[in-house]
Amino acid sequence: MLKKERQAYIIQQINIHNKVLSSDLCVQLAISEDTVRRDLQELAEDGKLIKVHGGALAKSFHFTIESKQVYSLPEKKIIAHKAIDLIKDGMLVVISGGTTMRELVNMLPPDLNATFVTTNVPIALELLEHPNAEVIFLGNKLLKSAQMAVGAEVVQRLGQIKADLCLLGTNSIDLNFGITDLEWEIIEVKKAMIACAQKTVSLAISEKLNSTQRLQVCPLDQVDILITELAPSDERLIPYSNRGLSIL
Amino acid sequence: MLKKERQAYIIQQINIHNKVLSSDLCVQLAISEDTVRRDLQELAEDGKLIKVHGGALAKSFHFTIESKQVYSLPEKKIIAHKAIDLIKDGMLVVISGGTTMRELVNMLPPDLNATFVTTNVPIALELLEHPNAEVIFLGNKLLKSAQMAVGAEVVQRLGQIKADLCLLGTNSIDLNFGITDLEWEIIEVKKAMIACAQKTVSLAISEKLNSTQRLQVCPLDQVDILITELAPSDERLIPYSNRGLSIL
DNA sequence: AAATTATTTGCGTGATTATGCGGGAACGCA
DNA sequence: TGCGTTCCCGCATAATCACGCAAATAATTT
Repeated sequence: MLKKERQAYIIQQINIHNKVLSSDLCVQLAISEDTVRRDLQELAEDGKLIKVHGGALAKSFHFTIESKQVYSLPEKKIIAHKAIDLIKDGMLVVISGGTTMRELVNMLPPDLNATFVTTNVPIALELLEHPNAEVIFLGNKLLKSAQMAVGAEVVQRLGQIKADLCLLGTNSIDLNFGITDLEWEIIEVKKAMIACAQKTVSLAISEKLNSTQRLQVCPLDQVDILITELAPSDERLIPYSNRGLSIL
Repeated sequence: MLKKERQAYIIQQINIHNKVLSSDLCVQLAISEDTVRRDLQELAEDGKLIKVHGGALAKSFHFTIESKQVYSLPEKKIIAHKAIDLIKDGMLVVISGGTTMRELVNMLPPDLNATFVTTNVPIALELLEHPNAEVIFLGNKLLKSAQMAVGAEVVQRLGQIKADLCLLGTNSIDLNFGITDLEWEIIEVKKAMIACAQKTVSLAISEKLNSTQRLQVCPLDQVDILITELAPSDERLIPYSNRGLSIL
């Protein structure tokens, strides 16, 4: 059998099944694993498929979110960078949603070995791109507006978790009212996320400081760490520092 | 034997077998390999065939399958269109993953008022775009390769559901082995999905008919409806029809 | 018809390619 | 952590290819 024939067969199998195992191919084609691997490598270089450990995947199979224009992206990158330092190998991290979080997940070091719990669909999808992260999605009814799972089921299951860290994308934070948000169902979930984690980190661009919304997620004293794009010494952060929050 | 005769013979062989080996030709024609190679080269320059290491392939050999964004998209659109007719207002539909499913979700009529249960992240995200669909994501540990939730938790919760319809993206379907797939964890979930639904629908492009993989999801008699891009009367579907499946 | 020229063919040699194998590194899973 | 699998690297082997050359054949000219 000619090389091109083999490769055509591989492409066909990929298109039908979305994935192939090297071990299967070398049996089906009656050739050594090395040759299979060389074929897969070649096809991967041509962009016909994606090579992975043990076989290959169809290129179109994975669905990734196109990174649209994100508001205040540079600031969010800074915040994400600071937050990543808090995540250590072996940690169990509860993580909410939002574009800042997406940026954070995107920037996670590939060798990080942590477990992430989320109820947010886009975040889960982004986490799936990470080579080592274990991803646990607490699912239930999905709330369209926030693209996340909400409801008693989620709250209850969060209650069964003991997390090291809760990373909270924050819409509004204020000295008096703490963290606030807009929808009751989201509040419920965020409360539960905070409750189950040892440390709560609020990620917010400085614009959101000293703003409030209708419903309270938690008072300020339940937040351990506040991360903004500002320098920790920035005067706008001093009141928060005085209230006992660590500023990064 | 004249040069033209030889080359005519080579073309003929190409047309019959879609390929020729240099080594075969030089025996059949009783000439040296160099001459064969020169002939092939000449024919290749004339665009009559494609020369490769060790022989030549027919021009029609379309290993130039440009990696389209989604493989066989037109076929999948046809399948999706047929499947949509099965979904009625008020139904509870369990839905698996795959590009065909994504296409289906994308094409759902906006006024449809149904509830969808899935464990697949991209499908969930796509469903969230729908204005009226209620989306329930059964979450747990996420499997990176399939971008879906798997595990006992998911299986158990599927067991608590009574669905009207199970739409199953199918990688391999065969008369003897039924529906098969590659990964144990996926099998588990798909089994549970089938078990909880009144009717099971298998969606598969015709290429996937009569192909098998390592692990069985379910025997053929557990499938109620088979949807391909082919006309229901197509002869390739007759064996399945004879086994009691409804063909759409 | 003979001579000349052009084309084709086969062969030798060395380069290139394809493939399989062994051993050690890296990976993934429990 | 350890174990089995997969991967990667270099090497050996064999098949295939490319090039030049000379003999053979065909075509053209004289």
